[in-house]
Amino acid sequence: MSANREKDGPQSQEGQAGQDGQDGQEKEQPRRRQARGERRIAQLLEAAAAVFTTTGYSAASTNAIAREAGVSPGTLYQFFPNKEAIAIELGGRLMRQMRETYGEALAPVDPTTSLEEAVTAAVDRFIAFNCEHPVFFTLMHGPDVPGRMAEEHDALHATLLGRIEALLSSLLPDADPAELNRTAQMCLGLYKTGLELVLAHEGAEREAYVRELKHVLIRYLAPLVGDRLGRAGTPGPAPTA
Amino acid sequence: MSANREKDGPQSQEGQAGQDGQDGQEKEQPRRRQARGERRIAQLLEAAAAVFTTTGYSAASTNAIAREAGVSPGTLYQFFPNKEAIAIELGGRLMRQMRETYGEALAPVDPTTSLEEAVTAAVDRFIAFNCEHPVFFTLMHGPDVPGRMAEEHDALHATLLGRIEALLSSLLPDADPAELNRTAQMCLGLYKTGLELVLAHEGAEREAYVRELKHVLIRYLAPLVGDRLGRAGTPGPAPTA
DNA sequence: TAGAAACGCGAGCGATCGCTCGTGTTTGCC
DNA sequence: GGCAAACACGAGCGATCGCTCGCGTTTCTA
Repeated sequence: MSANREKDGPQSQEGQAGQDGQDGQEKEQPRRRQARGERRIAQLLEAAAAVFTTTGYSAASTNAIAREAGVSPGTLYQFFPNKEAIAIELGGRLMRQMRETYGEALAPVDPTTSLEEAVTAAVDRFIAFNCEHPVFFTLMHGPDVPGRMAEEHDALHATLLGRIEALLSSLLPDADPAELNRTAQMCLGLYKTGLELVLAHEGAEREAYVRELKHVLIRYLAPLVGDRLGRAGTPGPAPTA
Repeated sequence: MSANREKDGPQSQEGQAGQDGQDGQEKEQPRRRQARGERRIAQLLEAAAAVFTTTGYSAASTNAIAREAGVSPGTLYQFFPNKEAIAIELGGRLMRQMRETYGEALAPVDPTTSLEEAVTAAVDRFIAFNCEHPVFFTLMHGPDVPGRMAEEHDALHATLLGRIEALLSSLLPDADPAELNRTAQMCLGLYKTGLELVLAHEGAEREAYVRELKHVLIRYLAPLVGDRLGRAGTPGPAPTA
């Protein structure tokens, strides 16, 4: 019978493929996509987003994604070399979209803005984006994302860290760099926690958690900024609109 | 997806305690363990803790756990009906140990203790426990834990939430219950984030993050407690260097 | 209109994983 | 010593999953 197990296999194509000839120069595959193909890709990415959001990355099966998109597994692999590539492409598109739409969220360190204004602006933008694209949280903060995705996450993490550090150092020019880094790490972590709670609720409750998150960040940073930008003791009447 | 097993094995007496006699000893188990067996169980749980910590729950294979313990897969299943039971038992033992050792961490709401003292005591205890048992974080906050484990997590979450709410309401008797719940949720989330950062570092850096976490909690709660327990405006000597 | 290429299908391959089973060894008790 | 139960082993079953392959269909191009 064909029930011959324990076939150790001579290492065969277990090399996980990855990308053919990815090392060094990127060998582009001149695949001419038709309009129908582009439509399928968008359709598949949308389906993947849904499946990833509900089940997470590693628990999501490619067959499930294909089924969600209403196509066969073979069709899926017509457009993506493997499962990881789907997440990469999806994450990449979201990253690009985020940069285009909210790229300047943390950039301007206008010295005339108060701490509350800065926090409110940054939090509102990022929260809005993540509420609109819940997959983003799954792909970025998910624990089971593949190696290539983790790189993308680390890159985003480093970028945000750098921006927060820059913003903080402009408020605290004489701070210890190590302390600054810790504070920035803490801010990112606090934001992540708040985002998790925000995504877990809806409507008025969600907005309440957004306010709470802002309070956390402002109260955490206010004593550091101190009287430099002043008036951060009690955020007073609802800072959000 | 999972637990699709329809072939109920012969010894499917897997009532496995829990249900009713939760705190009593486990009856229903006609299996007389010898001293050797108890040793094996401890050995297997230790191996499982190591594997879970490094690879997470769902990515950990039972064969890997058995290998780590130096036994065969068959031996592992001599003591545990399935993979989930290993995590359950491990989590249960850790929970019990935590309750025994640090059970009173959040319990006393001594009106003479200040906010800083309460936060410091609670954080120090829980951080210490989690640093000593890193698996606990993986099992509790891991995203891929099985259903039964999630229940245990939810139970712990609810317990901690209740204690925090009680503690807060003793400081804010006239607070809105919904607001109180949100604040407690936020505190737990902040703690979780801080714990994540603490576990990711070592030595002096780790201690610095512990301090930072305390600052976050104290500064977040101080304005709420206000002048009730007083002197929470600026948490003592310069928080930063 | 003919040929090529992109698109589409779905059965199924190869590998892994949770778990079992038949068999042999050790331990506790009489 | 004798016997039953607990312990130990490891090949392998059954199921799933990522992915492939052969072949049929649609679309583009000349």
